[in-house]
Amino acid sequence: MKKTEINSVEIARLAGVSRSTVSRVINNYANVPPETRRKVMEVIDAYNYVPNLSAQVLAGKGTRTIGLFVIEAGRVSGDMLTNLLLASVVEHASARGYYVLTYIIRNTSDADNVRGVKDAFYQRRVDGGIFIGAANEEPLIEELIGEGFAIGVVDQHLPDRNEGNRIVANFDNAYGMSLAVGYLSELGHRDIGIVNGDMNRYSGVDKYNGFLDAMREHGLAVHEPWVRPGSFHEEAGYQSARKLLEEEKRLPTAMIMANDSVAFGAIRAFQEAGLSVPADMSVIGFDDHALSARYKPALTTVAIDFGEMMSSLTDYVIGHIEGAEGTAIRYMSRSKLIRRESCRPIGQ
Amino acid sequence: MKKTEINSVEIARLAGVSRSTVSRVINNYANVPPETRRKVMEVIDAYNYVPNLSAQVLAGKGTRTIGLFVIEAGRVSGDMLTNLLLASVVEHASARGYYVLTYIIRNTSDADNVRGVKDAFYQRRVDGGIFIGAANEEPLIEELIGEGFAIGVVDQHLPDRNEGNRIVANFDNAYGMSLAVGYLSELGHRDIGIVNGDMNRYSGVDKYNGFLDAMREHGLAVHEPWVRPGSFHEEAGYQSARKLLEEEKRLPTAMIMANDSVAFGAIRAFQEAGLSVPADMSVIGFDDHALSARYKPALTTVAIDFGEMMSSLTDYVIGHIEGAEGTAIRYMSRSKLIRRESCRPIGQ
DNA sequence: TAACATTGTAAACACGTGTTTACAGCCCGG
DNA sequence: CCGGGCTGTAAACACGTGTTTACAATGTTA
Repeated sequence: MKKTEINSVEIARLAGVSRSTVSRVINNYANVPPETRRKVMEVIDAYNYVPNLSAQVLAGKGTRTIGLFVIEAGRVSGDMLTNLLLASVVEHASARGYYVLTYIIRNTSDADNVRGVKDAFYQRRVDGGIFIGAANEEPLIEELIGEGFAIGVVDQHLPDRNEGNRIVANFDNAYGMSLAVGYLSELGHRDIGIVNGDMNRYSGVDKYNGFLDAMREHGLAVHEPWVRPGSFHEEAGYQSARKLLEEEKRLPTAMIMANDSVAFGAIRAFQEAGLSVPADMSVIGFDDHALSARYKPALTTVAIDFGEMMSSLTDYVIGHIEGAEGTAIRYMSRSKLIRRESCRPIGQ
Repeated sequence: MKKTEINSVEIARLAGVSRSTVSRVINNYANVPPETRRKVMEVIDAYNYVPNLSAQVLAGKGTRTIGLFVIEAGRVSGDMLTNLLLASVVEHASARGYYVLTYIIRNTSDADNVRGVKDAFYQRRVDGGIFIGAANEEPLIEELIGEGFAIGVVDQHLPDRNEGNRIVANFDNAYGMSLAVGYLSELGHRDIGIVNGDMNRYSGVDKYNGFLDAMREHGLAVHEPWVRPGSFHEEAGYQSARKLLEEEKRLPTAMIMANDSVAFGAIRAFQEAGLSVPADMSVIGFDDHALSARYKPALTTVAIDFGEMMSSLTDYVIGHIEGAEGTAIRYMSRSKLIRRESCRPIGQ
């Protein structure tokens, strides 16, 4: 076992003071004379002394580390959006001098996985945490919030009980949905369908309600059979579109997809059935996936600044760790519509 | 400050044994009677006791954490390949029960960034580390290897001095290059150019040498003006292609690009100049970027299994941490050619 | 049966830092 | 001139675990 070369005892000896004086210098306490402070700092710099983290933590200080927990059913490497979120958090936390401990959770009912997350908190590896991909009311998260840890979650409801340490980041899906419906309405579409996302995710429910509201606002009728259940990935989009084609004789002229991956899958199903996008079917996605601009047809989508969202969330979590007491925060970022090739006006 | 609810003293009291017996049970030592062991385990399970990590580290045990350091000049979020590598390491380490501490380094000559990395090791946050994107002979890495830490690096030379704790992962770029040149040769191409990557990266040098060797093997002459300097990103590909078009009257019929991003940039430059790919110019990339299959034209590329590479590298680093002494390791993964649309036979 | 090896446990120490307590030296006002 | 507040330092303690040492109880051999 490698021993740390130098400790505060050595520094104190070399500077000719006591160890507690060294501690006070490092932690910027008041009652230490300028001349003494200067001398101690000199020795610290000369020997590249860094306080031992484990000892600091043991003595009651924080770790300056936040945990990033990615809950993924499938392989995380495949999901480019997850990677982007992950990188955004790491980048922003690094800039604020925080480390990020990343952990992948395959299954929130798997004992080992749950244990791994809890250990991160109870062994005092992390001061706070951010969860990506968690369902609403996930017991693990509720427990950690109950324990008082600073927890940031993406895409969840903000419950009535407003604990000060629950930080929620969402997008304004309702507004995005009204942009999408409004645009299709402008193009003359009246028969509009939707493939929903997971209904145990906040954004799934929010987009669904937003769709109903937006249709009402624009005076359009919702045709139940065109509202299809789904999930936030490509294969779900493919299957939902196929079932729609099988079951329904009359089709909508436009469909809004839970996100761009779903749109890719649905478009594939449409094309296999001999339908052209956008000539026979207009399609709008969500999220502005990295592939969307280069897709054929280039996908019209409701864009969202994920980087900004994760930066803000990271900021709030770190802020809470550093003592900013407060009420629960719900961060919302504004969506905007990116017009590309996948939508056509009705009647050419 | 939240106090840990329960410690080994409590466990010992509840089990009616001494604290050292608890320690021996946890660490699976021999000299503890089965009945005592059972009773202690029962209490540990009943109270969900987890040893405090900081105390363990302070007492000389490891952290079961590896550091992942990503050296990036630009924004890391934009680089999908980096995200994939990062996710692969996290995923594989998690599976082995290790945590991953991720840190972004913008600039290896920036004092704060260097300090951040050193702190991770000297403060005993991590047991070992993996570096992505580091140049050859990076002093920071050489220092850490000199200190005896288990260090994995991607895309670097394996120097003559074979420290046991230096673990290097590379791809067989020379073989990949011979696949690319061989394929173009089969298609009838004799005038083949290349846009190189960074020459301070192992893969840059290796691809360049591999190209020269492969051309010689296939009896093809290297035309110096068609060997262009470059770097591993899209903009460099665009600029290199533009300069080639400006400076050279006679053009090659096919070009090999340092990677797929470079290829995207170069193809854009060719198309802007009125050249069609592949009709006027065949192009081969490297890495099978996520976009390559959907690009127009779909890009022919030398594929590489990055996930497998990072898994192996992570394995070796963890193995070394857990005591597997040994010589330096150089891991090599086999490349394979993926034929798509961006290459055409000569004379139709 | 006595000397000795073996086994299992308890107590003490080490790890390095932050904080609390005790105390010495100083200045100032009564 | 003396007592009390103030300032700065030293020593002791707490944090929780792993390891070492000392020792008691038990089993074994001459």
